[in-house]
Amino acid sequence: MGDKYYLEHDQKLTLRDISDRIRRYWTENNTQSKVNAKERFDKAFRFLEGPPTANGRPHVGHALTRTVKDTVLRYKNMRGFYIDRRTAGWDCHGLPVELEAEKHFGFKTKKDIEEFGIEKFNDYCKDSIFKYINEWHEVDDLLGFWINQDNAYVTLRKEYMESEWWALKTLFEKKLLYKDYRISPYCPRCETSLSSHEVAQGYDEVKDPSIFVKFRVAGFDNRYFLAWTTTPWTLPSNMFLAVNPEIKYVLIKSDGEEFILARDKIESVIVKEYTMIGEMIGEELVGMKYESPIPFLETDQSCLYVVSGGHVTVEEGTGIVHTAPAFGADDFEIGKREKVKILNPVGLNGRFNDSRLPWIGKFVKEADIEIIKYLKERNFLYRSGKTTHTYPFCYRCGSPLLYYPVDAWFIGVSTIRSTLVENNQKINWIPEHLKEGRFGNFISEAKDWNLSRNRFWGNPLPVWICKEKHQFCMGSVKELEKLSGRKIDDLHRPFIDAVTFPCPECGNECRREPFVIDTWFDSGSAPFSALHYPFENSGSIPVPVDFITEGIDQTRGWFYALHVISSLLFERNAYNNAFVVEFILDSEGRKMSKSKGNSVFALDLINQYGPDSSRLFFFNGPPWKPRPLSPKIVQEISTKTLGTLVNLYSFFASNANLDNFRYTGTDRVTERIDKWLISVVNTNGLEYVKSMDNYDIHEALRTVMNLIDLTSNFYLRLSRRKFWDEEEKPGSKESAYSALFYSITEITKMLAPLAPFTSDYIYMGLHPSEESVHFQQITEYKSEFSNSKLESEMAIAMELLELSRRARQNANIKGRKPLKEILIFSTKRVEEYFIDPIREELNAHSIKFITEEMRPVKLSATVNKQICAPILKDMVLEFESYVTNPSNLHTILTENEQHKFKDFTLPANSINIVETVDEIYIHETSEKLGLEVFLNREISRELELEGLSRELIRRIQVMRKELSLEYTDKIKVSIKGDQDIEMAIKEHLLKILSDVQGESIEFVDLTDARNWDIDGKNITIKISKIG
RNA sequence: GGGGUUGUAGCUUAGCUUGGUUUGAGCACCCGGCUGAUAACCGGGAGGUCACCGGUUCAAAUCCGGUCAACCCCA
Repeated sequence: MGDKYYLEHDQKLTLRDISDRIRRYWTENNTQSKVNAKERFDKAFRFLEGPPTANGRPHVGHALTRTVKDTVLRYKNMRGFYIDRRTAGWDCHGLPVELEAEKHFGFKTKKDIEEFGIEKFNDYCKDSIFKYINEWHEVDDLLGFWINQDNAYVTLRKEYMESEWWALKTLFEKKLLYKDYRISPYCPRCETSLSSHEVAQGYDEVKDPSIFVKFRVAGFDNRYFLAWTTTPWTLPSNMFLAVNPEIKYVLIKSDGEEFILARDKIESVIVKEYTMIGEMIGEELVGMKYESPIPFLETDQSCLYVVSGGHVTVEEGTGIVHTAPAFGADDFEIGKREKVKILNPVGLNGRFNDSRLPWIGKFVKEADIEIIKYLKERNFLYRSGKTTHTYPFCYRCGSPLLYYPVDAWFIGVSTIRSTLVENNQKINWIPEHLKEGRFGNFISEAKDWNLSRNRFWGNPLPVWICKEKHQFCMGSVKELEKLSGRKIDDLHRPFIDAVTFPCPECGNECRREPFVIDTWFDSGSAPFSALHYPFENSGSIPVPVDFITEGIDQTRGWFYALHVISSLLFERNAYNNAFVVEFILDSEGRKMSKSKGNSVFALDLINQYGPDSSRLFFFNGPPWKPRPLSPKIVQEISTKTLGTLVNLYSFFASNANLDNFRYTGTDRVTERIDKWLISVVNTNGLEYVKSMDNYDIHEALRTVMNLIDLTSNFYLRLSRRKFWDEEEKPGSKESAYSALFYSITEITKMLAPLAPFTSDYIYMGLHPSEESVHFQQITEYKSEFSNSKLESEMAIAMELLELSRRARQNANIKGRKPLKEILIFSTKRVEEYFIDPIREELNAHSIKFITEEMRPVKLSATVNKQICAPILKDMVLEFESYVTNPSNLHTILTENEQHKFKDFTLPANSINIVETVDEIYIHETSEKLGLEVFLNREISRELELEGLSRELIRRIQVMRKELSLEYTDKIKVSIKGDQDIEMAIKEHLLKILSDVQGESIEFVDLTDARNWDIDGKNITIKISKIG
C-alpha cells in the first residue's frame, strides 16, 4: 500500500466538523486576507456593505444577505477581481437607538432626557449600539462571511460625520438644503417629525370617530354646510370649508333644516326624507361666510368662508371639507393661499395648550369624545359613528402620528426627479421588475426629504443661524473651528450646541439649528463618508460601486438614500448592481416577527445545520421570493449536494491512495465514458458561469447539483468496479481516476463561493500542495470542449438502461438474474459501443442490435368490417379468410393505398395490421429516442444457477459489511441450502470466492448461521474471518 | 383606493422571455429493484382543473383582457 497522498475522509466527520476544521485553518493561515490580496489581481470589483445597527441580534434575514454578499464576492475573486471595499460597516445613530435607551432608563418624554442630561444619554446610546457586536462577528465568522472587520466604517466617527457635513454644505450651496415651515408627520411622544419612509412603516388599522358637522351659513338661522371629519379635535382650529369648484352641490330641506352638500352624496349622508330646494356648482359657493360651531379661538383674521380646493372629491364625506390649516397638508396650503396665520392650539406634546379651550391639557385624540358631546349639545352634530381606516403610527413607539406644522430642514429631492430616473436606467436590478416597478415608481414621484429630527443621538445638522436669519452651513470641522475659534473634538450633541460664533454678516451670535439629521442620510452617505471623502481618498469619485445587496425593505430605505444622495452630489448612480432579497418565512410560511415569537436567529440556524447547509438553503430557489425555512428542505439540499460530494471524494481518495494514483491532467483520459464525464463537466460549467454572471445564483446551484448527481449516481455507479477490479486494459484505471478527479475538482471550484467550507476541505484533500480552493480561478469553460455527440450517445445508453429495467420489472425478473439475450432496435444510428458502460447493468449473456426486419414480432391482418362490409356485403366472410391467411400477408403489406380483392377495390383502412411481439420477449419502447428493447424471458437452468450465485454473493457481502471487515480480509464460508444452491456454488465457485474474498466454502449447517430466504429457498450462511 | 410580486402534485420547485409531444423534477407515500462510497441510488405506482373566467390561435401553463387569493409597497 502506498502512502496516503490524498487525505482519507473519516466517515465519522460531520459537515459541521469539516467547517470547524476549515475555519480554524483559514484563521491560522490568514487565508481571508491573502485571497483578496490586491497584487493577485489586475481588475477590481467594488462592493459596499450596507451597515446594520448592532443593537439587536442578527436573524436569518441577515444571514441571507450576508450569504449573498459573500457568495458573490468569493465568485468575483475566483473570476479574477480584487474586491475593493470589502469592509464591514455599522450604522450608529437614530431614533431606534434612542428608543432602546429611553426604554432602558424608563423615560416617557423628551423632557426626561433633557433633565437627565443629553451627554449622559448620548453616552448610553453610543455604548448600546455595539451591544450585540460580538454576536454579529460570531455569525460572520461561523457563516464564513469574508469581510474586513478591522477597518469597519462606523457612522459615528468624526471623519464620517464630517464627510456628511461636506455633502450637506454642497447641497446648501446649491440651495437644495433649505428650511421650511410645513405640515409634517409628527410623533407627539418622540416629539419629532418623521420622514415619509419612516411613516410608511407604521400604518395600522384603527377605529376613529366619523362625524358629520353642521356649519351654519352666515345670516341664516337654519341653513348649514355639512362637512365630514374623522378628527374632531381639529374642529376648534377650523378656518375654512373647501369645495370642489366643478362638482355639483345641492341645497335641500330635511327634518326642518336646510343643508348644503354635494349632489352625489345625498343618498349616503342624508338619513331622513328631504326635498330639493336648489342646485349649484361648487364655484358658486366659494366666498360664502359661515359660523364656526366651536368658536373658542376667535381671530380677527379674515376666515370662516368657503374656498375652492381641487383636492375635494365625493369619494368620502359630503363634498365639503373642513379645513384646519394647522393639521393637514392640503389645509396648510389653503391657509398659505388665503394668507392667514394658522390657528394651532396644540403643543408639541400633542396636548391642547390654548387656555381659551375647555379641553386644555388633554391629549388631542382623547378630547374627541368631549368635542363630539359639545357639538351634540349645541345641535351642530348632524350624525356620528365610527369608521375603520388605516392611520399612521410612530413605527417605534406606537403613538398615533399627527400632521403638524413644524420647522424642518428639507433636501430638495423633488427638483432632481429626472436625474433620479435617468440614473436608475444604469442600474441592473435583481430581480428586474424593481427597476420600473416599486423603485422606479417611487423615485419618479420623489418628495422633498425631511432631514431634520428634533432629537439627540445623531449627526447634528451643521447649520448655524443668527437672529437676523443669516444661515451658515459648515462643510468641515476646520471651517467651524475657524469661525468659532474653538477646537472641536466631538461633533455630537450636546458639545456642538455650545459652539457659537458672531455672524459674519451682522455680528449677532449664530447658534446651531437644534436638529440632528435623519440617520438614513448617514447610511446613504456611506459611499463617500466611509472614505472620509473628499478630505481623504479624493482621487476618484467614489460612486458607483459595483454591487450591493439588502432586503426588499431597503427599497425605500438604503437603496433610495444611496440613489438620491449620489444623484444629488455626483449626478451618478450609486451602484451598478442591486440584488434585492425577500424575507425568510417560518416553517409554516408565516412572516417572522418578534411578537409571534417565531423569529429564528442567525446563530440558531448555523448551529443547527452548519454554515454550508444554511448557505445552500438560501439558494434553494430564487432569494427574491419569500420562502419558508423548513428543516426538511435544509436537510435535503445539504445531503444531496454536500453529502454526496463528500462521499464522491471519500470514494476517490481511498481508492486512489490504494492504487497510488497521482493526477497529472486530463490527457490521460482515454476511455469513452471518462471522456463523457469531462464533457459533461464542461457543459455544466458553461451553464454555471452564465448563471453566476447573471446573479442567478440559485440556477448555478441547480447546475452544480445536477453535475454532482451525474457524477455520483450515473458515472460512478457504472464505473466503480473499474476502481477496484484488476485493470481491463492498460491505462483504463488512470483514465477513470483522472476523469473523476477532474470532475470533483471542478465541482469544488464551482461550489466554493456557495459552500466555502466543504469545498475547501475536499479541494485541499485532492490537492495537498494547494493552499485553498479560494485562490483558484473558475475554469474557462468553452463550448468547443463539450462533445455533444458523446453526450447524446450516452443519453441513448441511459435510455436503454431505463427500458431494460422497466422491462425486467414488468416481467418480474430482478436485475441480478442474467438474461439470455437482449435485442435492441433503434430508428437512429446506434453503435454497439454505446452500451459498453451499461453492459454490466443490463446483465445479459448476449446483447444484439437488430434491424427492423429482425424485430421478433409477428404481423397479422384483420378485417375492419365497418369499412368493408358495406362494400363487400355477403363476400365479407370470404374476404376475412383471405386476409387472415398468413400466406396472403405479404401481398396485403405491399398494397399501400388500397387493397384489391377479386373485383373489389377497398380502401387502405379496411384491413388492420397488428403487430404481436413474440411471447418469449418482453418489449419496451422509447418513442422519444426511437428505441426498442426486447428482453428474452427464458431463464435456463444455467442462467438460474448463475443468478443464484449472485444472490449468494450479495448476501455474503452484506454479512461482511455487518462484520465491518476490511476489503482485504479473507473469510471462510459455510452454507447449507438445497441442491440448486450447491450446484450454483460449484458452477461459479471461483467467481464467488474472488468477489467475497473467500478462501473456501463448505456445505454445513451450523447452528449459529444466519437464515436467508432466496426466492423461497431457505439457506443458512455463516462467514468467519481468517487469521 | 393605487401600484408591485406570486399562484403548477401534500411540500419545495422547473417550464412562461420566443405558444407546438402526454406540465418535468426532488421530498414524503406505496410496490419492486440495486448496492463493499453514499441516511445514497434505480424502475414503477398514486398524486395536477398549470388559481378562476373569457379572448386570440390550427394549437395556450406560456400571449391578451378580466376575476379571485396570498404577500409586499404606497395613500
